[in-house]
Amino acid sequence: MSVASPFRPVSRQSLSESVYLQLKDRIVRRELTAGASLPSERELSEALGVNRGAVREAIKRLQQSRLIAVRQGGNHVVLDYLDEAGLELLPSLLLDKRGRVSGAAVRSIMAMRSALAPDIAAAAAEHGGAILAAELQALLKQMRAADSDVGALQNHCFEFWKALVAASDNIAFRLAFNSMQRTYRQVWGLLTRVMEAEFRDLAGLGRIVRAVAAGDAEAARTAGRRHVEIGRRALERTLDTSTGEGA
Amino acid sequence: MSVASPFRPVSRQSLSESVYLQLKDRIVRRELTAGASLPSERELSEALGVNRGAVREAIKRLQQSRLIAVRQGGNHVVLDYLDEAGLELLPSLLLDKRGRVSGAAVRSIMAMRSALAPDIAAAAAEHGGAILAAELQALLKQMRAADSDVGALQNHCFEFWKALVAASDNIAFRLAFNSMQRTYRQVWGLLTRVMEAEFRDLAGLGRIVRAVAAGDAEAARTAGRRHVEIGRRALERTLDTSTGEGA
DNA sequence: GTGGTCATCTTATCATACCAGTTGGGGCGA
DNA sequence: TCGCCCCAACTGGTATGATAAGATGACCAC
Repeated sequence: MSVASPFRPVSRQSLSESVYLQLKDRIVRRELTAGASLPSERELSEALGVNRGAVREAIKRLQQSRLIAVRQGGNHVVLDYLDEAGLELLPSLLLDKRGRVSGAAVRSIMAMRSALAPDIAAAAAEHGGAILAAELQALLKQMRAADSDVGALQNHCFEFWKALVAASDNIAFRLAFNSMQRTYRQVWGLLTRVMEAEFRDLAGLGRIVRAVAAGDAEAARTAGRRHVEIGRRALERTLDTSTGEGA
Repeated sequence: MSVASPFRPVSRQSLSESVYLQLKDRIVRRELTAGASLPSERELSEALGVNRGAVREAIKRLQQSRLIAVRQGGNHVVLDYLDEAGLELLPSLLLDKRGRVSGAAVRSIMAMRSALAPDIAAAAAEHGGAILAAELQALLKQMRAADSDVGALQNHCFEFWKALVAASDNIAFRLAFNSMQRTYRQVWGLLTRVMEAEFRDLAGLGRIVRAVAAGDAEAARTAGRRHVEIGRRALERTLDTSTGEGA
């Protein structure tokens, strides 16, 4: 999944998509401050040179993201995304307007990963059983074979955790994992280098597999924590030495 | 905030809102299976008796929630929300079609809370300082005064954690907290009774305050874990004795 | 089997109405 | 002068028409 390819799918974004992205960025960058009113739909459609329907579709998506509040008869008002928005907004906060990675956002998501991973591993060990252990074992075998290709290891590592999350029998973990994964994807290439040490920690993944096979939740928790701390520390070191990095 | 009142605001939901909710429910309940095609927009607008614009706005919101994939010229196809949707979907999974609480969803969200709360407390202790400690101390004082009213304690308890999360200096924690909070709100009244023991654990909150004041992250982590485990265990006991509960 | 053409689906966009709720200011009465 | 009410001018919400353009599968020539 998501193998690097010389071809990239051409992306045509619809008008409402463009409008949505533009407004979302202006809200996230605080150019439109919380409490302020948006221009009316008619003004927006004229200013942006698009149909009012396109504006309305974008507005509906902003409302869905809890970036604005809608009241019939009055203007749409901008909300404070720190108080209202959900985890889905995280990908939008990772890169600033010049495409540079936000160190604070990276630290945040890595902290969340460190908080969840041990419990995910523990839950998987509790519910996964022999079937999960076999699946993980097979993945680990593939990783040992792909030892030279860090990008492949990274993909396999992701699949490993995806399997753990799916087996954790926890819908919240699973949905949060999806949200976080979409954040990673934006800087997937950067992480390949920075977190290489974690992707090569097959011994740590092996400990998780053995804990799952044994149904030992505590051992899985410890092994999971040790494993993700490798990448976290590596990333902290990188952030400490370079204040910012181009994507 | 969110005080019980004999009056509830009349909810007039727009057509597109109705369409969105109806389609979302059918997808979440697996009546529309992953991979299946949605009827065309014109068919939907005719079948539901609304204009195409309303259907289109609903479709855009489903796309935003990653419940469907949109391609011009082809039918919209339903995605597997377990693989695609984000944490924002959690509130939709808490109640089944008859309004009963899903035990699995409750256990899931409580597990996630238990995973995040210790690290939130630790991060807050690291970054909060004396200002946060004073704020928490004031909240705690209010709670001691409101000792007889469990509902008030519940609200204060929420404010307590909201302050911790805001001070944690972690955008991911904050956004995830918002998402989870919207899930709780649906069963806020039920939780008042079930988690009463946690809301009355002022000693535990006091330990967190002292750890924050001392800047002791590890103490805050331990105190946070102990505190939320109270509610979690209480909820587990309730779920174990009663298989389901009406809302 | 490979590639091209075409009819016919679909969504995407546009334009223009009109309905419904909010707001604010001006006029009226006390 | 003060307070109230009403109306005009906003706002978003709904409805319906048309045109453009992508997706798809049947079909055919090579």
